[in-house]
Amino acid sequence: MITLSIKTSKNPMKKPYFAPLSAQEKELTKFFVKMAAILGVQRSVAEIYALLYSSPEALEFDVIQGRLGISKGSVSQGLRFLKGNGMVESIKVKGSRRERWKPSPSLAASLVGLLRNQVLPSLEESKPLLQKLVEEASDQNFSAEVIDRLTRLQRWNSRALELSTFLLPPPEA
Amino acid sequence: MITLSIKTSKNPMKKPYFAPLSAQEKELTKFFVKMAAILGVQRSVAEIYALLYSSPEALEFDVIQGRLGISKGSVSQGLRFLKGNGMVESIKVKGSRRERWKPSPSLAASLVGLLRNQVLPSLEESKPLLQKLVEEASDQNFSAEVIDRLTRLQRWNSRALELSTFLLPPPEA
DNA sequence: GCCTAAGTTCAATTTTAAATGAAAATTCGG
DNA sequence: CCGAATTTTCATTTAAAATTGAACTTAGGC
Repeated sequence: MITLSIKTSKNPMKKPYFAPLSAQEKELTKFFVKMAAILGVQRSVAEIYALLYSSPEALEFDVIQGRLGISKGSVSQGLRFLKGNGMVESIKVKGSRRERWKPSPSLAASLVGLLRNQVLPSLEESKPLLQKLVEEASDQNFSAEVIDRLTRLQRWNSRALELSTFLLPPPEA
Repeated sequence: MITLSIKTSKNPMKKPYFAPLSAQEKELTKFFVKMAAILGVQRSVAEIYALLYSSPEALEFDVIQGRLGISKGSVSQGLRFLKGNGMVESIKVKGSRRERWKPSPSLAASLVGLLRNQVLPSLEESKPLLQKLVEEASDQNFSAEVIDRLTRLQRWNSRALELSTFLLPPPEA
């Protein structure tokens, strides 16, 4: 069996080598994966962020994929998620179609973006629902105890919502 | 085909009927399920809590299982989780071996219990790890940029930890 | 304006988490 | 302290979530 390797400038047969994660990078990944789990963010996303976070220079798509050993699909989706939550940004270099990725400067801002998108929608959605529940419970003959509980729940929701919009103001306001 | 139903005080052949959830109970369940999802708590646990929360009287194991239509195993595990996080409590009535369950009086305390158990451990675990990472990064020739990032991460972790232990002091302190 | 490198999409697959339920363990009432 | 009632355990099943990768789309260098 013969394998032909044709190497030209058009077909450079580059065998891209990507170093596996260093001990430090692995540790940092552990940390981000743990934090991400609390926030309900998937492992591969945390891995991408950890890699960018521990890299002095912005990284290309291929490098992220290669060093983490995950699929193109995961890298693409992961970067989309991170970008959508303001946690990473990309730079374009002239003369190359490849984007280069790095973490957003402010980790605080990143977390804010993440929380806003993960938590706020649920709180908002629930507001009218709880309002209706309290009304119905009062109209119908619910026990005072239950009405009281529902009312307190409603108050909680409102407060959490106020607090959130205060702590996490929308980006372009 | 003949079915014999023998009904004695020893073998009362009780055909327990459990009402399905009312519209209001279903709505409240939706709410708790949504909130639980944010905190990474499973659906069945949220369902149990919602049912107790909307019941004027404490409920027995069987009633919880029957009305929710879930397995004994799920009820048992769910109650254990809720109890472990201080979100429900049980009462025993004399002359019966069955426990009766109701939500803990303070919703705030319940959330505190949940957060303490879900979030604090990860923050604590990570502290020494981040410490070591910063040291190693300084010892070895890491870029100033990365060292700075790691240092800020460490500060974040410390602050979150302080804030948490302040907001969520341990129960018996 | 081609044409291909670069990135995206999404159905299929793999992985992980949750629910089930039969068997084992426990716990009181008698 | 016996024994049925009650609850727990945990191997198995089921359901949900994450990942893959090949086909497809797009962007921009030439």
